[in-house]
Amino acid sequence: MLTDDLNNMQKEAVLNINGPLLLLAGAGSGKTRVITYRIAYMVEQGINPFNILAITFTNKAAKEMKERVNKLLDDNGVWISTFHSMCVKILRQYINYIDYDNNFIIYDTDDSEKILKESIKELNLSDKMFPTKKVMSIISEKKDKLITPLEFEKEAFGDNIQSKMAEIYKLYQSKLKESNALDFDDIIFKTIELFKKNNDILEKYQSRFMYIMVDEYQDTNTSQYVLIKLLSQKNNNICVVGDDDQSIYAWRGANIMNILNFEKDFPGAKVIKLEQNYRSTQNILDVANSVIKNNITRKDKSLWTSNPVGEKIFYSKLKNDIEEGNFIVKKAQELKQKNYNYNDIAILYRQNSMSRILEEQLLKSNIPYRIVGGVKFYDRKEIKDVLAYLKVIFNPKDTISLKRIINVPKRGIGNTTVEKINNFTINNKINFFEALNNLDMIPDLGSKFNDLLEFRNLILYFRNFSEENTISELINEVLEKTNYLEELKQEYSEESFARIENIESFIDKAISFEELSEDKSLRKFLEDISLLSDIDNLNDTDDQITLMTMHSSKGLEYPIVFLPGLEEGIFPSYRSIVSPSKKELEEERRLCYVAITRAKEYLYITSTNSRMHNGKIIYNEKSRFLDEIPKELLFEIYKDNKKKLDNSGISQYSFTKKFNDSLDMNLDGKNYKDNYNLKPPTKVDIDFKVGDEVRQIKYGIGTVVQIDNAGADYEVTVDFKFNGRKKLMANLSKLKKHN
DNA sequence: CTCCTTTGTCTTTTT
DNA sequence: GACAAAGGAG
Repeated sequence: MLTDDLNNMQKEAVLNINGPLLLLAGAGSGKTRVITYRIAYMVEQGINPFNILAITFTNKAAKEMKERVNKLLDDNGVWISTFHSMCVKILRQYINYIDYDNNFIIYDTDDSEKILKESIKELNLSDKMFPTKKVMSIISEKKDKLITPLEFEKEAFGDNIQSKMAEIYKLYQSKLKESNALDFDDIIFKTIELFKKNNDILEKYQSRFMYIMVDEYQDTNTSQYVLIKLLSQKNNNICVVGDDDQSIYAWRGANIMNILNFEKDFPGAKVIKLEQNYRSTQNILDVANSVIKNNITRKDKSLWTSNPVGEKIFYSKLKNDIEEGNFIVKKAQELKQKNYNYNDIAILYRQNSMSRILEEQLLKSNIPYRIVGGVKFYDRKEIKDVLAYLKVIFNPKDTISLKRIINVPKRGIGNTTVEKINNFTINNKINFFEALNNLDMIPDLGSKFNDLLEFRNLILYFRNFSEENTISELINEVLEKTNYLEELKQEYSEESFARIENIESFIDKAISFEELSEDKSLRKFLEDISLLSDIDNLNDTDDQITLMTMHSSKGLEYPIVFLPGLEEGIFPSYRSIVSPSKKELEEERRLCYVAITRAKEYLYITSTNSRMHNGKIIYNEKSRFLDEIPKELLFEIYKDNKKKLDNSGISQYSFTKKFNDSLDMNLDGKNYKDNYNLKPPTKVDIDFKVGDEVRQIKYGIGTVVQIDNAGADYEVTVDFKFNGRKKLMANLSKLKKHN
């Protein structure tokens, strides 16, 4: 029997397939299992898999769910995808019904911000009064609420600033359309518009999707809610799965009311709570519960487990962020000795910038690690450049990408020339590429005429080339004909080598796309990339420690979890503390709950006395979340295992804080010892001498001229091949011997 | 037009 | 501290 390995509540959730159902699934309560079993049960009941839709939030989650469903049902046609890829699929087929071109491209945040900036400039508005990011979030908010530029205009009537805002929105939207592009919000917005204006298309999908399931419902925004409501109207078999305690994307428009009001929105809804946790030890769960119960806005529930009590939660207060990194490294090594793999370990931090120091410590100790997020692969300059070429080749209307590459690599077409063409396009209401096709009509181009003509012909050549060749061949051709790769090679710096490597792995990705994808078109390739997130690429085959933000960790689990930086101002963040509304702090607390519940067996929490933050040293008190954890669940670890700081409020720590930090400058380490048993900074090792060749990340390769003592470090004078003579600190600037 | 210096910004980011 | 954008000199 299919339901044999389910508990009673899970069973009920699986068997209730008709009518609206709200499944409140706590962390680690086996919700993915319930969803997949539920799908299998439907099919068992004779429902055609073709009539089932399951929506997830990440491609990774979709992929995993597909795999698990495939294990239960072979050869099924269940539609499992993210909101965005589902909508893109629909729009590719029907967007011409609302007067768009079916070959649209998708603009990422970066592209969108650029055309927004242009719009603000074009309307002669000051970017002080209308900062791009701020305006962007307002437009995004409007789109989420399904408000068109015209509606916004009406709504804003009489209010000067709002009217201007509406004007910007209008221009931004028309620029998107001219570029034949959709931004992320449009993907949902336009699908709804399509459905509302074309009832027959809506009905087609309503009839197809007789059974709908939505995962991570607490993170849906208003437009996604409307979409779901539209699609489920006819058959009313809608099941949403979520956990209000894990709602951590309100700042991005996620509407927690979607889940809190589900029973009102879908009358007759049944509610099932999954409260048994199969993931974590009792202690970890107790800690999570003790924190989250301080939130006021939440549905009442309490997770329990029949798992063993487990170890206490380890807590350690360290002197600074470097010591914190050291501590984690040491514990990780200990755990590795105890037959754990590095794979079992995750370090979850509040903000990406915290990864740097951790990385340095791991690197120093030769512990393998991988970082999720941070500077994303597809956000790297060189990748964006190559991608911009591909985008223009596919869609010459893509003016943003066109402007990006028109002078990359440098071909003497600077801002002045671009502005001239720009004015021409505005005056003649044509797009940028059309202007390039009519160069002889543009005044004052002078000697740039030929450069522009050459550039246009290059793009046309690539367009032809792309019709006969594969994507990887096209990329190679672009790199070759533009001299892009050659220039990087000439630069001969560590940085340029890294860029070349990235480009090579981009080509690898293109090749594997050619091998794996059914649809091998450039269009599909570009689409896949724009809908991809970092977490989707997370592979866990190598034995490495995983580093990521707490946000990215949602939905994942690790036997061992480290949570560094549990400090006021870091976590909870400074902004959430000073915010007059309690909402932000509650979201931070939910984030804390998410982070804690990632751990299965061991949880290590650390805070520090001081850390480097935005370029200066800051001093933080330990996080209020730590105070919310009952003392008996915590096991405090001290550096020397002898001196115990007393646990009552004022620690010896804050007392000696000022004194010790003033010693930071003192290279004589003895003074630390009493309280922290820290080692004095040891003299750094250098493996080169005068006359050797060395490498430096920014300046490249050079010859050592002179080495001077400078405290724990050395001041090294280097003659760089391409950058002349520089004086550098060996350790600080990461000088390395070049072989 | 390009290169170099100064100035400003810096939560989180499933798509 | 790291990076991008803006401003200024050649």
